[in-house]
Amino acid sequence: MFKALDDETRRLILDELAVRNGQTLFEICSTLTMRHGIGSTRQAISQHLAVLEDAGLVTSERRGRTKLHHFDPTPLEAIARRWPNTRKADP
Amino acid sequence: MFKALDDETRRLILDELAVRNGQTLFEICSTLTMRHGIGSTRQAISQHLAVLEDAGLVTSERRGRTKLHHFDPTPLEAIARRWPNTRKADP
DNA sequence: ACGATAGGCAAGTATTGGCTTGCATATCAA
DNA sequence: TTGATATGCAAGCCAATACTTGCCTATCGT
Repeated sequence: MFKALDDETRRLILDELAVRNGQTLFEICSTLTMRHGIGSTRQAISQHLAVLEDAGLVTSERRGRTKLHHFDPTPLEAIARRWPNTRKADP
Repeated sequence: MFKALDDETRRLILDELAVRNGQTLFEICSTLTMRHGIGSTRQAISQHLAVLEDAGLVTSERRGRTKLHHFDPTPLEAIARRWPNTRKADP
């Protein structure tokens, strides 16, 4: 999962899905090109989505010939759970 | 910062510093070897610590010929801030 | 001063990962 | 069915990076 987050393009994909869930691959490509200057090809984005799906950060459902992608922030909770704030504890 | 988290050894270093702050480089090397099976050299761990420091996740202070390392979870808050839980929002 | 301890710097290697290219599959509309 | 749309698969290329090796600097104890 940490690997999935270690890429600005993938983080932007999560941003866009957080704004509008259920986007298709082509929609994501368009949005990334429009709102950010991402000029990646469809295949590149597809591979990014595969990484995000493997990490459990994105779920997908086929709808005919399209595939709708949804952002699932659940795995992010593991981060806060692993390193709870200990700032007040030590000098 | 996400790059810094994308490495199990570095994550283990944060774990150990969260347990006991202010460890030196050699202490961290020992702990990683003892508690986890990490057989990395001192230089490898040193480079990991440099990455963690660049990410702001670790601070350090020189104490004579030793260098004490402290875990700072503050940058992690950016994750929760960037993707607040939207699960309840959409189908 | 001298040896020992704690750490830093830098170059080389080898693996990983992001991206492209080319072709294949599946669904819809006419 | 046929063409167009939407996506999947796989091999190859290139840059980033984790790790090692070897040497150097600084601090402490005696």
